[in-house]
Amino acid sequence: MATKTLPPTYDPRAVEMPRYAWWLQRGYFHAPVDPAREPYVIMLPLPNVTGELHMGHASTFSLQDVLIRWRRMQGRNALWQPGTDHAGIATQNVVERELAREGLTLEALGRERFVQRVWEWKERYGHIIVEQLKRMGFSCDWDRYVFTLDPPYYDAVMEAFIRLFNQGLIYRGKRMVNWCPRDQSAISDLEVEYVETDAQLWYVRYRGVDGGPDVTIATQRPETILADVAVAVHPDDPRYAGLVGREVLVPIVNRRVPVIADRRVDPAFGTGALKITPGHDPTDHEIGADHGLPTLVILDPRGRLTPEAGRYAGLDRFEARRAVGADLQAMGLVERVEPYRTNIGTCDRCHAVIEPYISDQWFCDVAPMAARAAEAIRAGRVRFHHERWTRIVLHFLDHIRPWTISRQLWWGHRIPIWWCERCGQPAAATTRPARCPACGGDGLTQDPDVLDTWFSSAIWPFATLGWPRETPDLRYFYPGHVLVTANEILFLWVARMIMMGLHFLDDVPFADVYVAPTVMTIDGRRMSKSLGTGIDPLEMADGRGYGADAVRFALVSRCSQAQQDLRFSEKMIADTRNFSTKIWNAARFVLLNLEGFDHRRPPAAADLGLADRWIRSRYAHLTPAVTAHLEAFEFDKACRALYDFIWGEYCDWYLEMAKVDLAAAPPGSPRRAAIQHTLWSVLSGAMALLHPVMPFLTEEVWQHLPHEGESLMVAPWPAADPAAIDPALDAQMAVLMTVVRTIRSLRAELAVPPARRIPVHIRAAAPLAGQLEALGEYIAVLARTEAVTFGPLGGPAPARSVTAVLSGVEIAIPLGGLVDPAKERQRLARTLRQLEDELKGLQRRLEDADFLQRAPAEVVERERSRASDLLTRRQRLEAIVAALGDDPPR
RNA sequence: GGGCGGUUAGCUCAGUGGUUAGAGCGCAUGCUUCACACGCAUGAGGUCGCAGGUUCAAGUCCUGCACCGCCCACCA
Repeated sequence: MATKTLPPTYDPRAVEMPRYAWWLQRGYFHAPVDPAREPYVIMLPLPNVTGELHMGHASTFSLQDVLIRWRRMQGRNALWQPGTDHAGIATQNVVERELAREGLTLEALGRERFVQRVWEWKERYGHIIVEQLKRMGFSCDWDRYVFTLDPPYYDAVMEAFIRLFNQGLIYRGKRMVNWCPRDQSAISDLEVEYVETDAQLWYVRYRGVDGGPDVTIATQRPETILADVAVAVHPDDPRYAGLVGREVLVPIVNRRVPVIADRRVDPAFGTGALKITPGHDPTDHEIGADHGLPTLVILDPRGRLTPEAGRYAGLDRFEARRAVGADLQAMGLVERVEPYRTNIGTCDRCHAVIEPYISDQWFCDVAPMAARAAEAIRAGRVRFHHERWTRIVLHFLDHIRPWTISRQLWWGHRIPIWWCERCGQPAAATTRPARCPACGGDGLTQDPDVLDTWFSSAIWPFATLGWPRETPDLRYFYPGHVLVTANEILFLWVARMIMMGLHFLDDVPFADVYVAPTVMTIDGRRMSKSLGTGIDPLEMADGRGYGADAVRFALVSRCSQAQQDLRFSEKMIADTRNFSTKIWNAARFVLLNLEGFDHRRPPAAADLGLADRWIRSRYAHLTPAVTAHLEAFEFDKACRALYDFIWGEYCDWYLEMAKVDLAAAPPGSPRRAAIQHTLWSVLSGAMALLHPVMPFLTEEVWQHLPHEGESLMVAPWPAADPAAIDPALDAQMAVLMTVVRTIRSLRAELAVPPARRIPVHIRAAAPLAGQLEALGEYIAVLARTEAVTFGPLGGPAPARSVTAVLSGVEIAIPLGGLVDPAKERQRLARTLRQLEDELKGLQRRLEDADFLQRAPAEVVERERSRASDLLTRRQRLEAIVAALGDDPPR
């Protein structure tokens, strides 16, 4: 059978893209409903349309592709559901900036034309991330691609809102929320990012009135003094015992405000007196409400001071802070200003400082759903990997607060609520109702807000499958199986999907959540484009020419469950590229030796040599190990097992031994066919096992090897073959390796020229002697020796030789003039010393009654046999040294 | 303030309580050996963060501490 040869070098750039197009064209990525097969579903964590592929995507998506490709090869109907997120604030910001460059504003454009502009932007740039995913080789079912604003998905979001609204789980209210003055929108608690910042703590004196004493408060935000309505102290604070009930004068505005007592005040902080600003601080808001205090507001939605702020009106909040501070100082009311380090809330999208701000918003009462989700997790219906994430997610669910779901944006799912102009009642409906259901009025206007982007992605696992319709897709593919994600969206997305899945479909959306490590720079910093610390996966794949496979393996092989960070560098990709090259060259070697080979004819057992049976045994170990590691989400171990097998066993040892065997097996002989079959089958199998991680290279190699079927992608996952495992052979090979390494080491130590063949005499006891004798030719080639001679253990050493005494084996290299007996004596003495040190420790243990009594018998037995082996070796070494002494000095 | 993770070779990391702790990279030395110099071979390099404890036996289990990183939390 003819075999195709491989080009001498592997160029991933030439291979990867055409191969992806071919897979796509063959339809391998598509998972149709097929009740005859068991489905396997992973939902792609939908990237933003504005996004560009970064290392975070590359790592989590590579892991998903590993799982999907592996399960597909196992025969599962594997669906990897792809899509992109409209990303409300992020996308709106991008287009707003574009408008600004044209001198346009949102207001000037108007809502409808703005949304139209965003769609145009999406049509132009929205596919970039999708193309990048394809470039990485990800085998998503693109026929099922979903954009969160596609009409069917939009309708699903509407339906979810309306159901929750009708169930009383969504409501509107005037609350203090996190307000982003830059984005001009509310955001949820989870979207606030706290940044430790150097701030100042101002100690400001409030004058007592009617002869009462002054009170000094401490504040970070002097400008909010303008909105103060009280000063609060702890009821048990003796310093202020007489003060409660009196009044003080708020500086600048000269407002008389009461001093009140409240347990929420921490007497240990600052002066123990807290100014109360219900309009601009969450705690103050609560305290104010409980004490029936008024709420004053001095900031507008842009974070500028309102006319209520008198002469500060129009100033930005930070300018106002400086201005008010300066004025207070001029008035002599500032006692001191301390540097103060504190956490400042910022917007996770635009990084502007968040304002606690009172406004009308929509909220989702997630507590009941969170309770169900927590219950499901506690029952083990969703398992997190690593397990430690379970507690973290449960803590979030157990302490959940209402979710602010409305956003004052234009880009997104518009809230399906219609307000009646006559009676003011809301009506929930996907399209404008003809009449108000409450009063029959016909003047209805839709709520201007859109929904939090995370609200729409929370229903991703079923809205992509046709929900709320009872589609065959939904019935067949829901619930799914695994979610792979970064820890940063466990609450924002993962927890909410579990809640919504249970709420709407009565079942969790997936059973396993693998939390991937965060990709960091090599010095432990966050990878960020703006900081210039990022590594661009596509630049690595194409720009540097490492190929997508190298990026994938480099990442996947470092995804262990132990760590939550993954320190990453280009060097790691380059190292993996070397692995690709190694595989490529091994494949070239195999193909060069397959002439006349028919892979359909299995070899007779008798025709398999020692090396063949050994590598088949090793491969039989490898297959179930890789499978088990993937089942346990131990990606690093799966990769290491493959790397060590392919490079350390197949290439380093088997191929070298096969060269010896091939030289002795005439073309056309059954013996040669058996070697060829081993070369081929083990390499093919290794390619299959490696395929999920390095799909392109493995497919390319596999296509050139003899094979059944049209693509490795859909070839069967290798089955474990326990019959091929031969522990005796493994042990025999281990001895061979030690012998070869020992001879090489001695050669290097004696500086024997590499090309020179040296005589070697090996002494061993039966049955090892016979086994090694059978391996004599391998030893000769691998260690560059002349024909190896054998003798019985303990037999006489050849004259003028260097010797190594191993367990049960002695190696003597008679090198005549090259051997300096004095040096050899020194060398042996050194080994003897090491051996004695070890023996001493061992004997100490064996004389310890506690050890003998308490350690398990097998441990004691093992130490005994080690000791006896060391004793024998010591004896032999001493004998050899003694014999050297007889050697006449030259 | 609470929680989580990390601390093992120069770097990145493995390491079911049981030999004298391993890998890759880097380093040193040698090698154009008929698949591969993106390679082969050999070698150097470690009081496993610190202090206690448990155990016959601790890198591994427990306690405390230190440092690095992350998450949560309305102390102004």
